[in-house]
Amino acid sequence: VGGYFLRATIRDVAKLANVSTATVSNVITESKFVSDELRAKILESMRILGYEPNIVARSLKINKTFRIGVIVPDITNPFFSEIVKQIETTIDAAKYQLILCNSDYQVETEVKIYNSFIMGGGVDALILVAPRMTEQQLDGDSRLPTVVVDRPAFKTSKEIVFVYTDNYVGASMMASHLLSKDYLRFACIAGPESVPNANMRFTGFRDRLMQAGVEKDDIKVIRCEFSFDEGYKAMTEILEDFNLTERTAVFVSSDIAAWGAIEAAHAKGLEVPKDIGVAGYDNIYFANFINQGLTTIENPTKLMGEQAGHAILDLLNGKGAVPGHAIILDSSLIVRKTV
Amino acid sequence: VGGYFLRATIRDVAKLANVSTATVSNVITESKFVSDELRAKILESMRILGYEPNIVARSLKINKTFRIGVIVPDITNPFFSEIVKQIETTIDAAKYQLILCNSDYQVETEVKIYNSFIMGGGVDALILVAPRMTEQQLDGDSRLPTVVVDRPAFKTSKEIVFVYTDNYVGASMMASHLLSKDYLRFACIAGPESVPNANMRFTGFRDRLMQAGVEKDDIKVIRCEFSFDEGYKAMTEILEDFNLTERTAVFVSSDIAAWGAIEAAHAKGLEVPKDIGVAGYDNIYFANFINQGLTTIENPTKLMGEQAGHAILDLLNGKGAVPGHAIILDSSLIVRKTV
DNA sequence: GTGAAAGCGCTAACAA
DNA sequence: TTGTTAGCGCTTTCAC
Repeated sequence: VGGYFLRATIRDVAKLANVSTATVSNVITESKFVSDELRAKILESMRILGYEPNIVARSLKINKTFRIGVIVPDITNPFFSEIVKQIETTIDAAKYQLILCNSDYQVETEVKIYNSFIMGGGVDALILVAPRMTEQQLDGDSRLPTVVVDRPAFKTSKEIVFVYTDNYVGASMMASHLLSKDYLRFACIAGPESVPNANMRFTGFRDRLMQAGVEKDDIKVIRCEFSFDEGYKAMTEILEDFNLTERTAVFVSSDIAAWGAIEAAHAKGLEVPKDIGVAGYDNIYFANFINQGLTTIENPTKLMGEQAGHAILDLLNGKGAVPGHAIILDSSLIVRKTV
Repeated sequence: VGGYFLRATIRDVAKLANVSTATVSNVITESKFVSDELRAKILESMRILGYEPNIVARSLKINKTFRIGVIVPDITNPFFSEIVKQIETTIDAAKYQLILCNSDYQVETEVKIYNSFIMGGGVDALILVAPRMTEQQLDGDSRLPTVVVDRPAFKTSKEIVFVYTDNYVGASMMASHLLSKDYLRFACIAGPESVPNANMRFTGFRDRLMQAGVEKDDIKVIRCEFSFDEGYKAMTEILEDFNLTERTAVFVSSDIAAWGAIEAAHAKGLEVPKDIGVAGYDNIYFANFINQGLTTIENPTKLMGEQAGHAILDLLNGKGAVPGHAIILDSSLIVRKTV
C-alpha cells in the first residue's frame, strides 16, 4: 500500500559486500572477529541499503524475544502506573521491551491474558502486578520466568519471585496510629475479597484494633474496588449507616479510594479530619496533596517496580532462580492531616 | 534451567495425528476446510501435547506481529495513562498488543525509541502520543503506519494520521472566560517550546487577551514541563515577581501542572480563587477534585485514545490511508471553581 | 481434502 | 578469518 519499500535482508547486504551472510551476522552480533577490511565493507553496504536486522527472525532463531509481558489491573491508577514506569525504566536498560495489558480488575480477563502469554509465547517473561488469580492458577503450567508484584508469596515449585510489602503489618501500624489519636469507632473500606492484600490489610487493621479492646461491633467493614468512584460510593454508604456521635475514623485500603471517600464526606458537608478521620494506603505521589495531605502507609512503588525489574532480569539470566523467592520491602506510616 | 519442558511444535502434532503439518496449520488458521475426522484427531493431538502455535514463527512467516508500539512521554501522567488505556482497550479487541515506551519527556529518548521501532521491526504500526521530534523526523524514513496523537497535523507524504484537538481555540476559550471574570493581569505557565501544542495554547491565550485590549506587559509567560513539580516551581517563581494588587489569573497549560501551581499558591498562604485564579488544561479525571474543582479545558483523552486505536487499525487494514489525514476532536470549557 | 516442500530472515555449527 | 548450510516453527503454493 502506497510507498512502502521492501526491507533489505542480511542476504542483500552479504551480496553487496561480497561476503557470506555468516560474516554479516558476525559483525552485527559482534560474536566473532571479522577483519577490519570486511567489516568496513559490510558496514558500508548496510548503510547503503538502509539495512536493519529483522528482530522477529532473530527471535525465532535464538528463541528469545527481549520482550516482557506486564499485566496490570489498570494503568490509569497512579499506584500501578508508578510501578509500571519503574519496571519499564529498569528493563529498558537491559534492552527489554514491555508489553502492557490491563485486566481492568477482572480476574477472568487477567487469566485470559495470562494464558495467552504463557501459551502463545512472544515474551520471555512475565510480570504480574497485583494479580487476582488463584495460587493454583499461578502455580499451573507456565514455562515463563515470572515475578509477582504486590501480592504475598506462597509455596510454589515454579520460577516465581515475589516482590511485596507486608500489608498485614502496614495496616496494623495504621490501626495503632488511629488508636493513638483517640478514635472510638472505626470503619474499613476494604478492597475486594479476591485480592489477598486487601484481606491482609483488613485483618491487620481489625486484629490490632480488637487486641486493643475495640468491640467487633465498632468496626464496620465494607468492600469495594480500588478506585476513586468506588471509594466515594462506599463512604456515602457508610455515612448513611453511621451516626457520627462518636469520634470515628475510616481506613480506606488504597489512597485513590480514600480520595474518593474524602470527597464523599465533603459532599455530605463533613470536614476531614474534624468530623471524620480518613486514612489511606499506598502513599501515591498525589497523596501529599489530597485534602492537604493524606495520612497513609507508604507502599514503595518505585522500589517495587525497580525490584521487580531486577528480579525478572535475574531470572532471565538464570540467577535468583529459587522457586518462590520473596523480596519483602519495608513500608512505613506517613502521618499527614486527614486523621 | 530447572523444570522447563520443551514446547510441542506443529510437527509433533502432525506426527501424532498422522497428518501433514499443512493440515494442522489449516485447522489452526481455519483457512481451509479440513474433514471433521481429521480435525478431531488433530485437535485431540494438540490437547494431548499442550500445543500452542509459536507466535514468533508465525510472525516471521506472515510478516505481521500484531503488536503496536506506543511512545508516551510519561505513563505516570494521568493525561497520558488515560489515552494509553483507551488505545489498549481498542486495539485489544482486534487482537493487537501494545508495546509501551516512556520517553520521559526527552526528545532524544523519543527519537531513539522511534528509530528502534521503525528500523528493527517487531511492530506493525506506531502510535506517538504528544511527540516532540521535528516534522522532518516524523516525515522521515519510516515504513510503519503511524498515528500521532495530541499534536497538530502537518503536511506529509507518509501514512500518518493525526488525532488532536485545536489547542489554539481551546486556549482562547479560556482567555475569554477569564476576561468575563474581570481579571486584569494574567500569567501563562506554558509548556515547553518544543511542544507544538504548548505553543498553540500560549498563543491562543495571548492573542485573545490582546485582542481584548490587554497590554502585553500584563501577560507574563513562564515555561515549564507538564508535571506537578514543575507547575509548583513555576507558580512559586511567578508569585515572587508579581504583586497581587490587581486581580490576576494564571493559565497553566496542563491540569497536572495547574495542580502543582495551586499547591504552590497554598504554600504561600494564598487562596484560590480568592487571591489568585488558576485555570488548567486537559480536564483529567481528577480535575473535578483539585481545589474543589479545577476550571479547565476538556481535552477528550478517552475519545483521543479510542480514535487513535481505530485509526491505527484502519491504517493496518489499508483503510484511511490518506497521507496526513487529520481527525480533529472538539474541546470545551469546563467551568468549575478555581477561577 | 490432503500432503510435500519451499522459504520467511536470521544464527551457529561445522568445514575450509 | 570466512563460507556453507541446516534449521528455528510456521504458512502456503502447488501437486495429487
